[in-house]
Amino acid sequence: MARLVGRGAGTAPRSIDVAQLAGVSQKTVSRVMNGEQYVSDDVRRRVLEAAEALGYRLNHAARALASGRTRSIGVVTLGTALYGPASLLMGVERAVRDTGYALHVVNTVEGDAAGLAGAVDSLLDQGVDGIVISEPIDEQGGADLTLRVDVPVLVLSAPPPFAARRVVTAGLVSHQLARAVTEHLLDLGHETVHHLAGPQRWFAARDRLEGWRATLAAHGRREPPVLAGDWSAASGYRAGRELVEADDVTAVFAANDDMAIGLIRALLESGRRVPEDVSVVGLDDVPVAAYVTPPLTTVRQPFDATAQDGLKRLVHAIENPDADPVPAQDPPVDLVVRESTAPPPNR
Amino acid sequence: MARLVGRGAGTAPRSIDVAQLAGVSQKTVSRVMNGEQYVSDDVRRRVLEAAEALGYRLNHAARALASGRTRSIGVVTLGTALYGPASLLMGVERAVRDTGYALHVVNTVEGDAAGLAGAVDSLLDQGVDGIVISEPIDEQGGADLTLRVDVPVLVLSAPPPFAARRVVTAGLVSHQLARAVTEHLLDLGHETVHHLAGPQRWFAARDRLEGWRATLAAHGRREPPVLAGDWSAASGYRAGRELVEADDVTAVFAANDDMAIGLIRALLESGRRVPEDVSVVGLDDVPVAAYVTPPLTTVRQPFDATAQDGLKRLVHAIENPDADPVPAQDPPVDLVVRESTAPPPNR
DNA sequence: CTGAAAGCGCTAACAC
DNA sequence: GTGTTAGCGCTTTCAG
Repeated sequence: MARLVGRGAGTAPRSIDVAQLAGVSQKTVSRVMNGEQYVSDDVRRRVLEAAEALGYRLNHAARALASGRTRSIGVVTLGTALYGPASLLMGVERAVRDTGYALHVVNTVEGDAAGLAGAVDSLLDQGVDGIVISEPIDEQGGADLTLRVDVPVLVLSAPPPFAARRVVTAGLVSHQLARAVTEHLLDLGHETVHHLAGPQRWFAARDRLEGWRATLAAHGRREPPVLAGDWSAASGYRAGRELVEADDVTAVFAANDDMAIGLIRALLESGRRVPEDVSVVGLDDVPVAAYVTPPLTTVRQPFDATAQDGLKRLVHAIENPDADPVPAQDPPVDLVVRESTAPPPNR
Repeated sequence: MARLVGRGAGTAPRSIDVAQLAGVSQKTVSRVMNGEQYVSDDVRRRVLEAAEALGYRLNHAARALASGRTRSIGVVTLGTALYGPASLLMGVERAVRDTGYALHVVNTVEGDAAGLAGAVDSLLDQGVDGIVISEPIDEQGGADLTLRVDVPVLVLSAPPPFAARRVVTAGLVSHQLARAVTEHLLDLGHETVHHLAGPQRWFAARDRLEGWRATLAAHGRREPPVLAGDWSAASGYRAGRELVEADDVTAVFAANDDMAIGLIRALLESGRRVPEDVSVVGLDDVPVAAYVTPPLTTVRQPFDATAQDGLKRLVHAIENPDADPVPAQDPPVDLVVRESTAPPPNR
């Protein structure tokens, strides 16, 4: 009639087994496991010992079912090993670990229109308590995501792609990074600065373009034609081949380091010296940037700071549904001057 | 007394709501949702329509609780944006998506001894159905993981760090990559090949070292002293400074591209020409490898193929507990010859 | 092919 | 401080 004490060997121990061994009620075990107060030290100790002895581990599915919360956060991220997105994802993972939440990751594919919607949907399906969107591209068709996203959302390095009830953002700083680069080159004495832009479907690429443009305008400089790249060193190389046709180029701001590296390669191949003839700046500060020839001047992206700040605020929103959103804290810009920039050549 | 038909607006619809609307039993809804057979087409259609109308989504927590399976796979990965680990993680994510499982990611920190054990434990805690270990380092203290890992495990690019019941591996090919590189250099006519090794706590680093060593031995060549690096371009640069002291170096195999790039930088700075005086080969084929100066000869790592093959076999092990393990399929070695290698200089 | 009943292991609300 | 009683929304028997 009554359940026998020992269960099958293949079965995991449950809180009620712990309770039995510790001589308390099952609810008390639950209290101890959740670190609630109002449990005497003695009871707490006994429960912990019993749990240890049995090798008990809490069943998250049961908890989620009973409580309606999964204590997990979902991330939507672009499936690419590009330095920026990959670094940001690492930052998110590091930051999530500190929060005590588990992490669900869903990748999107570049060029897949319904990607973001589908990814968010699958996370909602999994019952995550919050969502991080690290999706640097805006495809069509995100608009109908308005519905049903009733968990807090953190959008990284992009404006919110849809209307949800509780959205926070972090990492909208590309504009400033671009300004720092452009001003560095103008300060060196260059009359103007060319720009090798990233693919314009990426927010970061548009932001950098606008930051560059605004800075030139603010200094009353003419704006040369924009070069178009796709983040790859190969596209930087192609842009460099174009650029050597023009005789008036003395400074180029490439929207990321890889393109800068490809660009420099093309310049060197065609006999231009860097930085004596042309200064080149990248953006990211990838690990090899200091060791290419010439060592690359660039701006560091604050991935970890962005992820940490964003996650702190996301968790706050999850755990305090009615509290005011915490304002973002933009990290300082970190320009790294190396040997790919110099004053313009004398005419 | 009886539960009212409409529930609160904030409450998600349940399968029983769908059943009611479709005029069938709740169990039938469950059958349809799981794609089971023995459901008439008419009933199936009606259920699907009702689900659609209600915006029904299956509750994974409830399913997991009732079935004992979560349909999720956990990944333990080293928290780094290094090209290798990051690319492999992307490959895993892509591959998992095709399987219909959700992905839990847990990062470990380099230097954290209990890292792997803790990470596996937290995944087991979450009730994952299978585990992927993409942990390129072996720290101490992994040995006591033997216990309780009763789900299938896929170990990537490393030998299994512990004894579990059902373990499969994939991506143990560093040895071959190293051989291909070393033979390429010997074929060019170099008398021997120096090696700039990665940190020896990494399996991949040890494998490459051994592959290089075995190849030299097989060709009866003397083995020069090993240079030690840490994967970074900075360490490659330092190794390069050392290397220029020795006069007999004509060929170097760096265990990854970043170190090769740093090494080349040091050689160029001290007046050596690459490849005329010294040939350098990397390993990875990072995206910029073709655009550094000189363009880098390297070996591509088959991350996607490894991840896909591994995951297919992991899922097989999950879903067929008693089946024989499927053998691994090693992808072909892909040597990319560019301009950083040439025959040795005449003496 | 379909349905009824009985839990899965936990938390929530309330008693004591 | 602690225990009792109900479910959470599914899947799993087992009947038809």
